[in-house]
Amino acid sequence: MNTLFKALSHPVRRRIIAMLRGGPLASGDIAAAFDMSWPTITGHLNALKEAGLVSPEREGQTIRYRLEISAVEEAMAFLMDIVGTGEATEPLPQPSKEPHR
Amino acid sequence: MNTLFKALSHPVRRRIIAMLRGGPLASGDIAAAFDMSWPTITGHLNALKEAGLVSPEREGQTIRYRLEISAVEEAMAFLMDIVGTGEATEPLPQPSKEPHR
DNA sequence: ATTGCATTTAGCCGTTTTCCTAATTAGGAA
DNA sequence: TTCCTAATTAGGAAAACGGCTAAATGCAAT
Repeated sequence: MNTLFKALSHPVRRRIIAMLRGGPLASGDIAAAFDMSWPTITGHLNALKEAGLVSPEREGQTIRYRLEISAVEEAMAFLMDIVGTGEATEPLPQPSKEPHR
Repeated sequence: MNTLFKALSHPVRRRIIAMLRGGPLASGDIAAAFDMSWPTITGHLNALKEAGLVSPEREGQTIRYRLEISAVEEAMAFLMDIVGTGEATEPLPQPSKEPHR
């Protein structure tokens, strides 16, 4: 949870996540979309991987990164829990976790 | 958006948010719930205020902080957009890319 | 005005983040 | 093997973060 929200707290990493919604992308393709050095992007990809938000897949000489929706859902569950009890003055109800497909 | 996710990225700040679900609390009551100095908690409250997640209300000599649900919803909207379970609030790249294998 | 309480601000310090360039690993082709 | 491309790792500088103590501020009552 800690690394998850930390990973989401950087604009470049959020933009990478948005890029990956359409499917896995190679590290180089991601780096090319930004005005920063490739090693810097590698660092951001490592942060996302650490958070479980992406997973790398080697494919010959390229490495493609895939978005892991379940990690996004995990962050969303935390926020939904807060919103769901936002007006209540009682102890929070149990987080009714949505079973993901 | 930037400060929002950054505010959510610290465990103490998330715990403060959780505390405020039951209603506004005084700065001192919040500080008393943690094993850290009061000024440190003030710093976290400032980060949350900067992110729009809480708003302070002076009441005599005490200052109570209220959770701002709308900011939580804003963060949730971003995540929902990614998982595809919600309507997009901004034009984001469509998942039209064919995965190559 | 002075005291007392609640809270924030100021200043300091060690750690972490975020970027860079240079060097290195890994795989495929000649 | 050697060469080229893809990507990461290593090392370092500047800035931001997170904690502390001490000092200042705001408000209410004496």
